[in-house]
Amino acid sequence: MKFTMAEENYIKAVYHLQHGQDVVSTNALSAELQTKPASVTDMLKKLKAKKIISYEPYRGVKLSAEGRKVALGIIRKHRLWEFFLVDKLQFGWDEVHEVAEELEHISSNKLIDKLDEFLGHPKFDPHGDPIPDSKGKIIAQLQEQLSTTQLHTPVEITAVGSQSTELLELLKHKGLQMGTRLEVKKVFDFDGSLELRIKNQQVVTVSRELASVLFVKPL
Amino acid sequence: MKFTMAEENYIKAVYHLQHGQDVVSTNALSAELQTKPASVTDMLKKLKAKKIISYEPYRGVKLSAEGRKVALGIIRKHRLWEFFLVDKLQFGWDEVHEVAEELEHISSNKLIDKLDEFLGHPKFDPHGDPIPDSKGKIIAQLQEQLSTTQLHTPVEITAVGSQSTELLELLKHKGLQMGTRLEVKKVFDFDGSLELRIKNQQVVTVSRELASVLFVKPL
DNA sequence: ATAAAAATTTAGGTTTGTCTAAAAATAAAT
DNA sequence: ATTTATTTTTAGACAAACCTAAATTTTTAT
Repeated sequence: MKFTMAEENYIKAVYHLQHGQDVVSTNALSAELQTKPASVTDMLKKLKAKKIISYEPYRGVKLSAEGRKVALGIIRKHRLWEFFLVDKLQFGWDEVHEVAEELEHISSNKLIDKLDEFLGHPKFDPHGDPIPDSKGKIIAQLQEQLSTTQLHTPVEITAVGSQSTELLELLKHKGLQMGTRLEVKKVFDFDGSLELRIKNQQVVTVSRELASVLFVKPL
Repeated sequence: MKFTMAEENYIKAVYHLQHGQDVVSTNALSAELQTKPASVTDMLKKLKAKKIISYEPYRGVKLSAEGRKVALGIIRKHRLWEFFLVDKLQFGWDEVHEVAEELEHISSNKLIDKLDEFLGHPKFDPHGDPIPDSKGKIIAQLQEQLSTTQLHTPVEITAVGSQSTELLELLKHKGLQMGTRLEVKKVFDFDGSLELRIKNQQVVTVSRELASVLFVKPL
């Protein structure tokens, strides 16, 4: 089935707001999408007719299984494009969101699969959010970004946010890899860079960008 | 000034149809855009109000200086994206047009300038059409139509006159593409068809219609 | 030069996605 | 348990971009 840009934005918003919550309210959607509640009601009727959501008047809304699939497809596109913008076009990770909001509506599936391959099948976007695969499978975020871990707490690297050669080169140079044990010694507020102590030995400094694509679990 | 997708498509269509012609007719736009003439008239009024075109009822339409600048901006985006798709994502040159039709409407100028740089400031798209620079400057096409080249003179295909899937399918079938070297062996007066020898090997026959949309440069 | 044909515009509708204002349903508070 | 407040829906409008049918203008052909 095909969807308009407006429909896609509603579907995505329901997905995001549903996180944790059981159902999503009209007002929440209205706030998220910057439209009036009355407009939301109209669209919910349309999406219900398309079986993308389950919705009863006054009772809130949920995505159907189909709706979840659609949402994950849009999120996949959004995050792959964000990765592209940061990794290939040298955008700052704080300036990619708006552009990706537009790019996520480009319809070609072939495009997105080829982009995915070109980028090296990245698993996480520049903000550390997991990128759904082409079947809509998404890694549950029980991992913690290195950039948000407590100081002086031993952790182990469990995932890296992409397979790009540039990232791998940098990791190799810093002596970091899957399973490396380390702890954060200090965070510099100026640029978000971190000082790490690896296995109680070497001390290395990593940038905010690098820290955000390193996922760790406590030991 | 900002433009809707529909407006951008009209502006681009006027630009393309104006090639050679002095003014563009409502019917020509209607055919190009697959809309009814009445719809074209509506949009022309809107674009006139925005000073993008000059237009008098029944007298046809021209782009204003401003309109030309907008058109070249859209064409720049279109062709850069086509280049990206072929050069980076390994699309076939015959399958990029539709996707680029969508991508050309992404609004960020920063995006397009960074993309341009990432691609190495390409001067021609995969079909051989010149890519306008960020100031709207475009290399003039001093190419010759295949149908008017001298017999037995080696030439190279540098551009094709349209991106229709029908044309691209035919070219693929005949073994012709960008950069193919060939020479015209014979012209048949009866139907204007040409016999070509490709790279001193295969001999293929092409119709007058096909020969008129293939552009070549002497070797 | 006038009639026929073709091109273009006008007039009046439709759909999509939005809005405002008013009504109805639900939730909260006394 | 009512009243009050909040949330949500309904009703009626509007702009964008399209449509059909009819009217008008321009072009072509007799």
